[in-house]
Amino acid sequence: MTTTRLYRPTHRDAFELLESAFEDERLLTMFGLCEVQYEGRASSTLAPGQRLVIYKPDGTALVHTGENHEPVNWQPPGSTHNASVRDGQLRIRSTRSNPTEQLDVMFERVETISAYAVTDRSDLKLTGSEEDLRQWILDQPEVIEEGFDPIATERQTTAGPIDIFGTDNAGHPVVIELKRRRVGPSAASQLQRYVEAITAELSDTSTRGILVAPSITDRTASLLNKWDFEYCSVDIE
Amino acid sequence: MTTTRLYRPTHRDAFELLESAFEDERLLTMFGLCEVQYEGRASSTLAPGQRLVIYKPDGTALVHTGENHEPVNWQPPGSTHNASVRDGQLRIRSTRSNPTEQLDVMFERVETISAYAVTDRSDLKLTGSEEDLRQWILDQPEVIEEGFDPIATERQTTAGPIDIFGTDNAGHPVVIELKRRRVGPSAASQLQRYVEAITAELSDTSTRGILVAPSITDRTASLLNKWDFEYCSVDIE
DNA sequence: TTTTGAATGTCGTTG
DNA sequence: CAACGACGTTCAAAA
Repeated sequence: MTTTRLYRPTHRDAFELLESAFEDERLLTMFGLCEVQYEGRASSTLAPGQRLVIYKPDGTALVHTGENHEPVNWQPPGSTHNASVRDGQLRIRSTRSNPTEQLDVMFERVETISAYAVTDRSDLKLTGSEEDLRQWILDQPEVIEEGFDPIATERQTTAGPIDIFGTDNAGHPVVIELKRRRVGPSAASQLQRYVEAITAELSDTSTRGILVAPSITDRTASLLNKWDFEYCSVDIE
Repeated sequence: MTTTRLYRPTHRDAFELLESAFEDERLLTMFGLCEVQYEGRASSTLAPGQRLVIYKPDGTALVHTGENHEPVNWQPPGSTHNASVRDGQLRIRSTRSNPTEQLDVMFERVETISAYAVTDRSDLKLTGSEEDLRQWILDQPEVIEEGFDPIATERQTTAGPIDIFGTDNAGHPVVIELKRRRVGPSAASQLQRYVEAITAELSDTSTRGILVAPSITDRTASLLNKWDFEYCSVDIE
């Protein structure tokens, strides 16, 4: 019995299915009229409405409305779910610790509830990440500039790891901060922290900082200019 | 007819329901054996497996496995969905522009498909955000320090808006950067950009920078120290 | 439409 | 476990 579905079940019947599905680590979906309360890093209440609620075998809880990518409420993986029937309501409480958080979904009416056995160990193959951009540059460092010589990736400094560290034609140290998309001021600041750290470490004030991204905002360009950093437009097409 | 559900439908029957549900702007959930391809800002492929797929009236598409908060694949709101049957597969293609992106979900077998009419206009009441923390400080500015006088929130500078701008006992300008949780180096850099901008604008080198957060990392403390900024521990309990 | 920064961010990697 | 930064980040507000 891989799939179990109930249509407009009594709270008692829904409760039974919830209990067994939590036990068997099945994926649960519910749709119905519910209100939601959350207490943890923040607090929230959501008045009664029709929503899709999902409970995953790993402890994740998701409350989705008819809009947006993000769930309106949720509980992260590692939470434990517990169902109960009281005051004519079906309550599912998801709790976790560190930080202590609690999500309560109170169903007034359950339209449907379904439990599925999930067997899926295939993982996503994704290309186009910053990691791919880095490899692409390492394969052809001349896209940065003629004579650029990559020495290390993830080069550690007191400020954190430098995406690509190398030297230029003149042998001066070069710090490269990579971004896969158009960037704002924070990327320039990040580069600034790394350049400052490596300048101090090497006692070499000739250290150059280069921000590599498909494009940058005006304010970011101003920051780079102020700090005498450079921008190199690179887009992995 | 608010809810429609099919169990192990033929691709043709699933297709019919998809078409009508997209038309009526109903919320769709599907569970079954599918593979997924995405092309857009990045590219990805996901080998066949059992997944929960959701299509929302606003154009959102979500592909969930049995693990994690985040969908393994998705399409943002504003996308348009289109179903077709070909080569013994049921394909649902979600497309959008700016940026151009495409998500294909190919079902080999559909275990269940359900369509729901969602009517939910109640919105989330959330407390504990940075906005709340700011109001809490404005109500009792002495938690920053005796004599602190808030002048403006979201005070504009060439570097962006300052969370709280004010003056201290001595009449010196004070720039406050607020964070609702433990912060890392980026928050210190953010404060640095604002202080630099306001110092230049006012030609007042006595400008103070204060990072307000429940706690900070060691590296962040070092950065604050280097720039002669201060840290004020504030936790809205 | 673009920019900017918050987020109950989540997630992976590393020390 | 904390820390740090990427993310197809998403999202909302403001310019």
